[in-house]
Amino acid sequence: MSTRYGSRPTMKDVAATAGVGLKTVSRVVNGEAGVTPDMAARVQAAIAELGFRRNDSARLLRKGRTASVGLLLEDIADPFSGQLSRAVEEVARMHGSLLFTGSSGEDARHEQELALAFCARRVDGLVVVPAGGDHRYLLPELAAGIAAVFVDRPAQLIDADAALTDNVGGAREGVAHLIRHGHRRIAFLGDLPQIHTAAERLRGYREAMAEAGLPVDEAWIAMAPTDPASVAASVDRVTGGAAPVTAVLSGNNRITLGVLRRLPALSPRPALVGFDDLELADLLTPGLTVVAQDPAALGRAAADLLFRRLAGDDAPPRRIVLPARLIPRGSGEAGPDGR
Amino acid sequence: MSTRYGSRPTMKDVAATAGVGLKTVSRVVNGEAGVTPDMAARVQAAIAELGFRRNDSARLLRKGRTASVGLLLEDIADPFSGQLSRAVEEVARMHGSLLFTGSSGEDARHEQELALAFCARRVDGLVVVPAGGDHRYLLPELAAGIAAVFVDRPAQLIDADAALTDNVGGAREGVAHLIRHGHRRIAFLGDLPQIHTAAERLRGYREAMAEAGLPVDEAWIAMAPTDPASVAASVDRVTGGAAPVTAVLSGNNRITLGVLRRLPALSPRPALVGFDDLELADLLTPGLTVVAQDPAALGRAAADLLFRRLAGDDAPPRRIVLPARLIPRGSGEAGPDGR
DNA sequence: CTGAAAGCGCTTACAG
DNA sequence: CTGAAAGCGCTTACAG
Repeated sequence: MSTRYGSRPTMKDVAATAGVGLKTVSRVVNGEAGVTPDMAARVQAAIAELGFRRNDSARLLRKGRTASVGLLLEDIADPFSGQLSRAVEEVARMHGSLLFTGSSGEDARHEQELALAFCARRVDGLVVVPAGGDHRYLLPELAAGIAAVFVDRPAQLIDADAALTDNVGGAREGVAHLIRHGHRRIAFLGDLPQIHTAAERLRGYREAMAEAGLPVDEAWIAMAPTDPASVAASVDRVTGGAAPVTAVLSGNNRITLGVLRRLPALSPRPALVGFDDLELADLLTPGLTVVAQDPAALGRAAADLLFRRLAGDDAPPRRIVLPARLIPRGSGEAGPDGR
Repeated sequence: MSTRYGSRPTMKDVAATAGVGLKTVSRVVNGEAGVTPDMAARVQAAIAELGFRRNDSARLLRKGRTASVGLLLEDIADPFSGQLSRAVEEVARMHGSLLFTGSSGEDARHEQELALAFCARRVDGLVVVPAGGDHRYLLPELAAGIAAVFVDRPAQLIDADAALTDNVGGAREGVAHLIRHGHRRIAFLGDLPQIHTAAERLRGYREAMAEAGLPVDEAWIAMAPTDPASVAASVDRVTGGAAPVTAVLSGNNRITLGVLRRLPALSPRPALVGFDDLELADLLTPGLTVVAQDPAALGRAAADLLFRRLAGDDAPPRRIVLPARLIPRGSGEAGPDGR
């Protein structure tokens, strides 16, 4: 039988069964022209009889490309990553590539291990949401021809393609929105400052305050881990003390969740604008006002650029910046008196 | 230089540079014993000079395994899939495997294309959230030694490993909960009936009603697509008409979203229990009562079983069933009078 | 139209 | 301890 457990028929087996040469089998399997109908039929019969399926790994080794792309995320379980992944996957599929995925867990060493493991498999390219602060480890791989596009955050210490959201502009718009609704004392709760997006959004916050001529009390700024307990502590700090804020810009979706869970304990309730949209944001009471990114558009832009590189585009590294969009839903339209 | 664009040094190059045999390079690269320190140093120097990185694709072709697993999801952008993926990824990492991922989009042909593409790459195993209704196409692959574990839904027409949630029990519990709170006319809004989980949850609904001696009006049951418009129409149908329901069990997270968006238009507002938990469920007003699955536990169970198979476990196909858990938060505790 | 030989980059099996 | 030869399953380049 052709079904010996753990072993598979090869083209050689098919050739022997059909009584033809190896190259003829290859021609039939790959649909190349120049095989007589009779020969082709004999090969097809042998393929069916043996249950042959071409080994694409062997094929691609010989061809010198792998028709695969490595996608390195912070955490595939995060909705942001999920939407981005799906978009990358669609583009990869259109180009006949499969996708390796992995989560760095915001750990630089882990990112490097995964990225180099993908490179060792000789992926054609990488799409990377970087966690680390030094990407020089990729230089030999890039020099050897592996394309890489960074997404959501730029690469550090190397010059590379990137698809980013306008984080500064988005944060500015969120803060300006709160100022327009009468707020003067506004907090920014961000992720750790070494995270590029967190630093950029803080910058947008400062710019918007400065533009409106408003002073910033450094006690209104908390750059901290995003676990619920840490966020709750930050919320308590900025809404307590001598100059309590009347409004909060939260720096990403996880921080927004922490703030939302802490809000019921507060009176008065500060106005809130969250960076990143959330699935149920419109169903909360009040609805959650957000500065929304478009993770799918980010993924598409990054993947499109990657495949353009793989097709031979060798222009200097490009930086694609997508806009963030303010979506008012209620929580960001309350005035400083709490209504 | 070693950085000619698009070409990489091989072990042969390293051997030539170091002035040693190919096998000695292989020994050093793989940390095998029996190389003199002097030889090892010369090889290391050549590796560093050339920027050599072993080609794992070539290595694995020779070794007869690929140290990779294919994960086939319905949609990686769905939070359920994301959590499941992360769990599978962690288990794969512990076993030194990389992960190919792909989304079938609930399309049987697409599922088959992706699964067979993974098999053509000779993945060691597959974890599959099946979309199709006939998995016999995988029989030759299974016979050839590719392991497969189905997750969330069982395989159809073949006998295979599976890790499932107790959908019947979960739905029964959700309906029994509503009955305990005084409801007699209860709707079930499910996904298309050919989807295994949808059919199972409907069965649980019927069992719970029968157990309580309550008649079921077939007009209370809607098995339909999960887009918002379709769900809104179903909601209107079961809450209107001659015998309007006072409570709803929604069959999955997407349907729950549709119901939640339609509820504000209804008076009185029916009680609601949703199958699948949602990120912000506790922050809604009222809180959303759910029958929660544990997608990470499903992924872990499936991946653990897969790697046990890859380690040689050839016991008959196993079916792992994980419990669903009722989490009361308010929406499912309102009585039939709407309070 | 057909196929034998060489090679993709490694590891295995085997001599020295 | 060291390495030349054969082979993993294909494709490429080249004769017939």
